[in-house]
Amino acid sequence: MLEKTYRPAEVEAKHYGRWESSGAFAAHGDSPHAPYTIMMPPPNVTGSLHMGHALTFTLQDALVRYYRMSGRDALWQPGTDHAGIATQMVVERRLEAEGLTRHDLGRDAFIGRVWEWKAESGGTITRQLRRLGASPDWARERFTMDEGLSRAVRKVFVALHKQGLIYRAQRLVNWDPKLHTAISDLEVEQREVKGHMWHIRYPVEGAEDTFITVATTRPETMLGDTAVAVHPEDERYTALIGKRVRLPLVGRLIPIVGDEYSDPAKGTGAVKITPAHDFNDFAVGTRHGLEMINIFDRDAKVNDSAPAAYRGLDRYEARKMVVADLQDLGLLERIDPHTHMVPYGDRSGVVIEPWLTDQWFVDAATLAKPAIEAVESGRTRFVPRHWENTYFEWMRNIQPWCISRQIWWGHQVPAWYGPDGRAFVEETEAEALAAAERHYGKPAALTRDQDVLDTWFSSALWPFSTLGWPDRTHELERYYPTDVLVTGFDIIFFWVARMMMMGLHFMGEVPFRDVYIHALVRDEKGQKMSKSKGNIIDPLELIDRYGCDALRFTLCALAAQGRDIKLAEGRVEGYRNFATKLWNAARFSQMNECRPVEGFDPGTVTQTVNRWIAGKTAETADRVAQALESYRFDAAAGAVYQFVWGTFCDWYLEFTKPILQGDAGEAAKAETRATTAWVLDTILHLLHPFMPFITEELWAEMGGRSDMLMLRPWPRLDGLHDPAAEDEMDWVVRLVSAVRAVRAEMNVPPSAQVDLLASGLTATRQGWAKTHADLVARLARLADFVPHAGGDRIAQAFSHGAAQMVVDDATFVLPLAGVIDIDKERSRLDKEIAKLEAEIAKVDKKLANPDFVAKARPEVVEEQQERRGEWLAARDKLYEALARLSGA
RNA sequence: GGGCGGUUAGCUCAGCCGGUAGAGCGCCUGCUUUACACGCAGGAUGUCGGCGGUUCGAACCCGUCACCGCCCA
Repeated sequence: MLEKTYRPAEVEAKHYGRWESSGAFAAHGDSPHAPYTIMMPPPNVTGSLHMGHALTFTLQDALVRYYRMSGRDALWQPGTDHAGIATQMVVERRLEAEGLTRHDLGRDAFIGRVWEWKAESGGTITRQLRRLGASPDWARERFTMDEGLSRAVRKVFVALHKQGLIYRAQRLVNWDPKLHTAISDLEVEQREVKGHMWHIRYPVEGAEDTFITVATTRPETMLGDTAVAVHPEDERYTALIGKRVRLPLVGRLIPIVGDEYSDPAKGTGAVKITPAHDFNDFAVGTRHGLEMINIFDRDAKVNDSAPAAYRGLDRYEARKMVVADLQDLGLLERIDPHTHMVPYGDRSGVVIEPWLTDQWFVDAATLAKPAIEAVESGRTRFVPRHWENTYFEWMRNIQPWCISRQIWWGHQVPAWYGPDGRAFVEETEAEALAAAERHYGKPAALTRDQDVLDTWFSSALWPFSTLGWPDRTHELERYYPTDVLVTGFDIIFFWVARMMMMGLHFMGEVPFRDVYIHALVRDEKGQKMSKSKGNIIDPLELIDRYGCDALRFTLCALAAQGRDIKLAEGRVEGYRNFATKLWNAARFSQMNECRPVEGFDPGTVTQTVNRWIAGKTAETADRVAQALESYRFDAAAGAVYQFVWGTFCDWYLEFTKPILQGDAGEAAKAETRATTAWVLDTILHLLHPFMPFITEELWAEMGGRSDMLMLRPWPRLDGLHDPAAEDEMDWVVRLVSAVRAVRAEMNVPPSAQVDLLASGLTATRQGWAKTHADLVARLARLADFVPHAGGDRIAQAFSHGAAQMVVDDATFVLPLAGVIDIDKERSRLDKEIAKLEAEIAKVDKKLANPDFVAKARPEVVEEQQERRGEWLAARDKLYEALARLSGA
């Protein structure tokens, strides 16, 4: 016998261990079945499970479990990425505790320490994924720094370089002066900051007392100014174009250029140009052939290109001093408060400095073209569709992708430099040496490029590098392209776009057919969860408190397309209750000896209730499958929830109690037991993708079975729909509900056993009433249900007071001698009549409209007429009831 | 400034092809009903953001405005 409540903690570990050790998660490359493949977005190896992970992996797991049960050869490819900067920072922090820096260790020893750290602590996130019930093929787990994946990286780098799609160039990059590395645009966070706009007067050369005033938010960069720009059509300045100004504090003569970048409406209409420290100025500088003077070192301190007085100062000290000096010279016109956007490094939190360095770039614009076309043509489909706009927007305006990073942890750039600085890009040092010898005509000593590649460079290859590329493996043939990528919208640029580019370029085919973009999980007030706000909800804590299944079901139930998820703990509690409900339904079935019957065929049952529930079960199975296949997780969860609680527990189990616990024949009992067990089994299947643990546990408990539910086939139930059984049972439901409602409204105590008298039922319904008399009596708490009461019996009932109700075309009488409040009953009937009258009036108005009758579809008109007829009949019956009441 | 999404019950949200506005939670009333109080039964609650248009008919389609959120400059 099952315990009274479900205890998740005991069950979860048991089943997970069993699944994993038995190989139930494995894909079968030699299977005759069509594959179904999902590439798990590799979480950072430094990561730990947060609510966003819980959502994305729950959805992926639900899909994978569903398709696995549907007979597909499911491959959910797991792994982690090496998270270059984040991981390096973690290990450096540990070194700091020992009083060491990475430079004390040297590169090789440091990398050794990172691997050590990975071996010790890198498994956190994958352990936590197991707690979530995730079912990827762990045996195939990969890491972006694996030898195989590293080989893919080298191969791709070299190939793209030879194709001219990777090149080295000196350009402005986002420099992180704390981490001492370039970072990509995507790792820069624009924050609104309250700053100032300084207006500075630059004296025009050769014109006494003539100044041009420039406005800037970064006065310290004037030390690197190489021009002043004005709009070519700005009449205030046209005469000055071509003249020069003497740069204050520095003394350099710099030109005044005409360039449309300068906005006459903004500030003074004249802007200082510092090409080496501003992206816009860089473009102006390129257009006008201006000198680019880099005035900062890698710490963003002023370097030797600036006047001696400022050297060694950091950006902010330099700013203070420059402003003070300008003030002393009387060149500071004014300072306005000004709010503007300032770039911050999302890892380091410091202000990013646009800085001129040599870096490796990918020609993203070229690679983007086929990737754009693939989505335009529908070879890859975004769900929900509107996310393709975000993708297109980014891809059509894509900038060269800076892929080199000045850190140690990552894939070292496979480039070696000769004595003259020429780069030899090859997959191995030996090949580079050979290439150098060919080039120089003699062996040459080479030094390897110190930089490593952006982590996203290797994750861009994930869909094929994990399958063995560059080897043409069987896995690659079989599982690429994958079926769907499931991820959040925040990663469309970082990852989706880049996998599309690399997949198309190297595999010649899109990496995935569908991209399902899910929402962000927010707190119940709709706030983004963040450490600083302290509103983080820890998924593991919820699992401890409510069970993994409750959390998973909640996330699925809330995962409506195109909406963020506002997670309130109450929802998780509610679905925990749902798990308990299921548990108790199983317990009840067990108590009533409803054991699964081998070879049971739901198509052969004869009892109406059983035919009815079989049809409803089939309908639910279908709805859940369809919803999952169209990524409607909320609809799938809703359908099964509604069926389990609202149909199976609330009605079917109640309907069958008189059969199981009464004196119905043995045949009916046996059939009902078998049907109950079958429905419950089916429910376990349907619920398994969402609630893997409780369903697996009940699967074992209910039948004493040793096979695993997770590997069972998904129920495909055709031909079970029985409209006649549905009509009949729906009528019973309406009747029971009507009696209950009247009882409650008339304050008939639940303990009061009263009779229910029917008269004037059509032959069919009289048959139904007879069949289900016991059941109606039980559910409506009646002493007796009389389907065919004689006129004298009814008259007698009225003489002592009775309540009446109309169900469809018949009136039912509830004799309530001594309990009934006639006035209350009268007003209750009046209210019902009024409700119907209102509906009838609405329909009448429609039908009286000649346009409606002429133009609406005939079946709609007919429907309205039918509806009107039914309401009219019911209303008349209520009038009669009212008349009887007054006559009594 | 450009783009996307949203606005439906107290809260969180469904609502398909335009044809009777729904669910869960919360709230109120009653209930030790032999699976379940993590429960059962019943009940109340709507200017579908505003305005205009298309249509026989609009929560749904079109236009417009307002407000909220996000992304990009």
